[in-house]
Amino acid sequence: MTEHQPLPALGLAELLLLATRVVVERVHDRLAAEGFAVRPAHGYTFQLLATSGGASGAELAEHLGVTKQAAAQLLDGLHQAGYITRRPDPRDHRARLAVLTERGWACIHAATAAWREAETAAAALLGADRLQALREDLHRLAADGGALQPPLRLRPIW
Amino acid sequence: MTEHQPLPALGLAELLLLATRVVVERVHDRLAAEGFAVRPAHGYTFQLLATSGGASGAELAEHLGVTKQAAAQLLDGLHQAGYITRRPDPRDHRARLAVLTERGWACIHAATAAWREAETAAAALLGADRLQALREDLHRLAADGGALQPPLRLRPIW
DNA sequence: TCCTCTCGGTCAAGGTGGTTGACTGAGACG
DNA sequence: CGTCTCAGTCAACCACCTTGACCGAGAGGA
Repeated sequence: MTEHQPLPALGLAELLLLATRVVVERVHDRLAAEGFAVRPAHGYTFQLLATSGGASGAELAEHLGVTKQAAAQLLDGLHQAGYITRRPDPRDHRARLAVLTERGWACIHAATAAWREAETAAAALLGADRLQALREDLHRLAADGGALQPPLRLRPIW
Repeated sequence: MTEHQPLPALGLAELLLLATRVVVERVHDRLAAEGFAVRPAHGYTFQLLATSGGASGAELAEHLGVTKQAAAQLLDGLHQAGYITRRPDPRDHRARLAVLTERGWACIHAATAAWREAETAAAALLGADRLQALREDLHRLAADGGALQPPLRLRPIW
């Protein structure tokens, strides 16, 4: 029989995982309660569409770091849910430009509010200065791992 | 190097996501480099097996919060990779007890080392006191969301 | 001891969300 | 205006999980 040791209870990684889940779940539940059923990839897609004013499937694939097929599937879902429309791309007539609808923007606004609310809750829990320090530390951890480089891909965590 | 950049509106959730990915990826890559190809669910399984001295498929399913079938599949993979053996359970002769092999323990030791190394890196980056504060804050965030209740399930983030 | 019925394990089928590979044809561009 | 790039799509496949149905060893009470 080999040694029988209880492993270190909560490492930094576990704490990060759990805290992340709590915060993200809060936002997700809030949105779901308002009728916006979204997944993480949707958020990254919205972000691209909101800042660029529209994107083709290939651009989204590049942005997310997934295949064109996966991106197309994602856009199909968003289209079906009424968050985007597709129209010819004036820049490249081969492409079909995905553009946010009113409902898409409404979802973004709701998400922004939910986000802000989550931060408010965190500030209430930790205190404003402590939250600021937390943000800085997380930022430095992320930057140290090169996760803040422009592409800012959505990729599975593991 | 530590310039204040106001442009990327990174919310708390994004920062948590990115920082988590960086830390977890570090550990994952380290283990992979040593020949231990593991997934997150494996870690939670190892944790159960190490602290309990062995577990049945049903127990693992309960621990992970997944179906018996998913747990059985997971154990099949671990068995095939040589991390566990299966033997009759003295407590319940219907069950097949999963027990860590030498290689299983080796993986745990490697993971523990990688984990510690990641924490050391974080301490070097942030400073020991700052890291401690970070851990406390994450702990409070997680506890506030009820994520620290005994079951401590592995579940998809969304 | 015996009987019942729980429950551990497993088969089958299905769903989600990704992948690789191959292809088409509009249209970008020299 | 001819060529050849590339956005989009079809098909097949995979990883990982689910629900549903089931079997039968054996746990556990009478």
